[in-house]
Amino acid sequence: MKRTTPTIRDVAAAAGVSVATVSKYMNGAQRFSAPVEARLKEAIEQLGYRSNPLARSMITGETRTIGLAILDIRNPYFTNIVKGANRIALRHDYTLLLVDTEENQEREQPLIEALAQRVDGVIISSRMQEDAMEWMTKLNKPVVLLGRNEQCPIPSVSNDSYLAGYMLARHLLNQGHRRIAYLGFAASRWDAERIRGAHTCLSEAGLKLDVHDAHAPSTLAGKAACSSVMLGPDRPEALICYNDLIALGFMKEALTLGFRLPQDLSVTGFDNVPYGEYAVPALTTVDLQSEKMGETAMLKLIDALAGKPDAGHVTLEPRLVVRESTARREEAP
Amino acid sequence: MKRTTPTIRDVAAAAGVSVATVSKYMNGAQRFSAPVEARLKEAIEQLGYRSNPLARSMITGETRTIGLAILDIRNPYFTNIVKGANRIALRHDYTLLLVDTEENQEREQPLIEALAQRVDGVIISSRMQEDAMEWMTKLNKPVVLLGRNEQCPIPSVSNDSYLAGYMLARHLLNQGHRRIAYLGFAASRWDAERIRGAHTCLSEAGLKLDVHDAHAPSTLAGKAACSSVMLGPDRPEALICYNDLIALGFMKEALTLGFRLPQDLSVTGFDNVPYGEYAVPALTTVDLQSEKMGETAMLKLIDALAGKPDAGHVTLEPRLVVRESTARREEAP
DNA sequence: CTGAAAGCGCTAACAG
DNA sequence: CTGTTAGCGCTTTCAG
Repeated sequence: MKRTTPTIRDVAAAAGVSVATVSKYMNGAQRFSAPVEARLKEAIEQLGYRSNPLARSMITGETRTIGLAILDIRNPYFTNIVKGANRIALRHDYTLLLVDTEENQEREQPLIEALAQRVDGVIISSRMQEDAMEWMTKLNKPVVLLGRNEQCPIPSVSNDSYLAGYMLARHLLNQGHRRIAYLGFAASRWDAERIRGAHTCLSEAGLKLDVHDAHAPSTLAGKAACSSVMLGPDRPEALICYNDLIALGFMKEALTLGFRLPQDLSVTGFDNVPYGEYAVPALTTVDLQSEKMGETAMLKLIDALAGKPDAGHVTLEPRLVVRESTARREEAP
Repeated sequence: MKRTTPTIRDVAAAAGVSVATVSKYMNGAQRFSAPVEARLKEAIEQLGYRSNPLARSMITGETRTIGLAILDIRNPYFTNIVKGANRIALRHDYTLLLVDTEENQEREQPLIEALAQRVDGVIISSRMQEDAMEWMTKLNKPVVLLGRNEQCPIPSVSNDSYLAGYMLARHLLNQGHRRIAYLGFAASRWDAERIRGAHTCLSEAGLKLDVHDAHAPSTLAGKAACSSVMLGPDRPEALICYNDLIALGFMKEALTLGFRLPQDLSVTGFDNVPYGEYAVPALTTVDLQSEKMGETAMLKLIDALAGKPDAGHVTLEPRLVVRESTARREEAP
């Protein structure tokens, strides 16, 4: 009994043909005479032969694997990206090599460089500064960046954070709110744009935006930031949070502190995570289409691998999702 | 200018040594004379040489990649498993090849078989029947199964679903509830055990368990199942849902239907997903330690790859997490 | 249509 | 310490 898995040579011997023939058969590269085909099929079946993808990759130079580097799989924003990317990948017979860098700045670059060596292309989500991403162009593999980079000419797909911020501010304004605050996450590459969008909108109405910072893009950070925002001076009537997780944590804590939502405070987030809908009050947010971002990024990469000309940057449209966490400002008693 | 990436031979030539020397240097396999080491370092730096992991893998037979097959990355239970597995993998210099089978029974086996060929070992989560999993033993790669299989001798890690179900029923009983129902997901391999646990507990108290079924392990399915459970005959005083997602969807809908929670109904789930805490009322659940399952599975696999003897099956302890969605039964008016 | 031969980039004995 | 020599399992010209 053979201990080792059968190789192409075993099949060739068993079928009485050359290895080249077996190779061509496995790849459906051409047609065969009936007897040869029959023997081939028989031998392969008999031996339980499966071609070794590694050996194949070494020659063809393609692994049919796409590297996907994200910051935290537990953040629904990234979860959706993975979902979308996986779906498209599967459909095109690619597999995902996933790396969750756990928001660890140091490990990010070496991890991705190693990743790039084992795949046909990479999709990267990063918190690096724009000017610190030049190394990505030296990966010698097609790269698609999640989030636009104005400085490097790396193909990318992003959502319009500026517009999203603007929309949220506009919505709050429409509801009659005047004292609007922003609870951000400064380490994010999108934080500034979201602020700019909201700020611009408020400026047009002659109002200012009061900016606070959470220290992580998480429910815990939102919870932690609540008291200083709500119990300090200038308590806002409405709050735009950097993302839904922060908003959810913040709301929970605000309720605990005795505030009524949305009567005492309207709250919004970004991302439209699946659970915002199940919070009470259900969270108003802006859908950044993260799943579609994953799909789009994967599609772009696959196109690039197929030699199609680069489509440059793709920007997805944000979509406001109004639920119960924002409400018309109550009249003064 | 070279178009092609430098190979070990280029380095050997540039440093005036043999390829074997370069290979040993790259793998830190031994010490070198100062001049050789200097030339090596210089040449590698100069050429920007990086060893090709594919070629290496083909010879050593190890890819330092672990395949992870899950059913739906969007389900927090699986998200946590990926998180845990990724953490341990990174720590041991392994990378995850992820496949989200999207609850697609047909694709599952072929997908995993293809996956197994490209990795050193696989961690599998499946909805297959126990007796339909024999093919996994023929993968010729170490396998760790998520969820125990009594029939096949596949190493596995799981949580004690029976005990978890029992705990929940006990908790509800303690709160004075008598009419307790279960809203399950029959396609799951754990559904029956959870029912058995709850059923056993209730039987001891001379009570019966009213079993309903949701059609997916999702919030939507929970929402959909709500009216038939709540507006039909024998409305329960307490409900144990197959998982937190179903519970969350159910609660939201119950609220919409005008029920008060937890006064009119106590609700529980399984998994302790991150958002149960932020729902109102916050969800009582049982923590199945999914992240630890991912870690443990990965650790087992790495041990197996290191040739350590198989530790067999590992069962993690469930932990009851009581929050506001369950409350003492109100006295009859 | 089929086969022989030449490697892909690297490692693994075994010599020196 | 360093080099020589075989390949790993497969694809790919290029003849027949």
